[in-house]
Amino acid sequence: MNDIVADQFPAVTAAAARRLMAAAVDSFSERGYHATTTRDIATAAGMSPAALYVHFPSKAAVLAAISRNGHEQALALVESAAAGPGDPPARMRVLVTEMAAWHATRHQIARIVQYEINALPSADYATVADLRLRTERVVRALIAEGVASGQFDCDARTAARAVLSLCVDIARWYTTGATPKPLELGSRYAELVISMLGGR
Amino acid sequence: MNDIVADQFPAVTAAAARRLMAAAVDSFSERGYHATTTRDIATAAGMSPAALYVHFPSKAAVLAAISRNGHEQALALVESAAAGPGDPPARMRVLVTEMAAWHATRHQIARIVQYEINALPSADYATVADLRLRTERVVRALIAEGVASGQFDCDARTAARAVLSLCVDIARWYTTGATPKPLELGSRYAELVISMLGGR
DNA sequence: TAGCTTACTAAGCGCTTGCTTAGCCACTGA
DNA sequence: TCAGTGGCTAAGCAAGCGCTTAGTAAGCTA
Repeated sequence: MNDIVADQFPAVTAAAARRLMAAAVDSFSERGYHATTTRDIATAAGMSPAALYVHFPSKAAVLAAISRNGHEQALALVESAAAGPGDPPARMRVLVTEMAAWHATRHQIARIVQYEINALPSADYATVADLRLRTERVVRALIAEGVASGQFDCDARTAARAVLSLCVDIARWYTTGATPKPLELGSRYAELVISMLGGR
Repeated sequence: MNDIVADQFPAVTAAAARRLMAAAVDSFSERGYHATTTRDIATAAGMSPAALYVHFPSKAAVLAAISRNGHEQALALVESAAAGPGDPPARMRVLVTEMAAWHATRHQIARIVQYEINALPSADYATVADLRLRTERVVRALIAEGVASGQFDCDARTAARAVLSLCVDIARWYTTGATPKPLELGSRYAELVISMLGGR
């Protein structure tokens, strides 16, 4: 867990802050933000309740740090796949494989990213909403490109929603140790998506 | 809102109990179960905080009533579509159209059904987990039937997950008044699913 | 070695939570 | 006519909440 969090939050260098974030990820993803108390987080990180406030100004700031980082990673992943080499179907294969695998491997963080947006303070909400919009646009543009080249046959708007739904919803049901493993799941979903889009 | 709840909960005859459930659906779906207070629910139903306890033994019982009912409806819908007339692709079209449309029309209830399972008392959780399992099995069996008849070409387990993900995830992003309208969205998704499953 | 900073804890404040209690009032049936 | 019943409210309790305060102890700087 701490390993995942360590490479999820490279910017957070203080070991104590990282332990707090790891504990918050565990609890937010399992019980939800509102059902998690600041005492839960601090205790799980091996500290007294007040220690959280040395590193974060509020409980909501911990959520915002987790959510923002997760959204940035997902967007980066989608952008790099869409800008990669190959024709639209090849790039879509990479995009879905990686996006699906990310939501499986990081299902705890992904759950927070997808299901706790409404708990964000409004400034953080705005930041995150922008990242989400950009993510959707990248997917829609790649599908539109495939439609233009005659390799896909579908409505780009609806199909983009469907592709993202498939990937995102993995966070809801995937559990550590589930089969298939994230990458295998990703490539199976990629095949489903390619035929869904009417691709060759 | 009250109309939807009235035909969602036909068994709940008392008008006051129905108003309470309607208020709970609004608040649970918008803010989440844990962020909703019993005072929120009672006040929105135009009553004093204590009135809730005349009709329900606890806040969790209100959630359980909403969740159980929603799960039963979704299962009934899926079962009747799968047992309907026509070959597997025809029945799958009906299933996806109706399941998607239900998650759009009833997106508030669907959100509670899909995202508040962990807040249920364990007895209700068990009931609901069984309904969910049965729902997935029906979809998987229909896909397997289509694979056997040579009309689908995919792995039934993975594909069943994908089909349900598409429908379920609608609850996360759909809002009242969104386009396309529920039935139109449903039939577009049905087409996507048919080609996803490798169907003719 | 004095003075300052950083990371932490023990204690607890003010408030909100789910839920209970005691009682009121309109209605019902005998 | 009047006891009984069902649906409701005003008031409030105990527990738990996010967060603050005051202080300690260890480490750095000069």
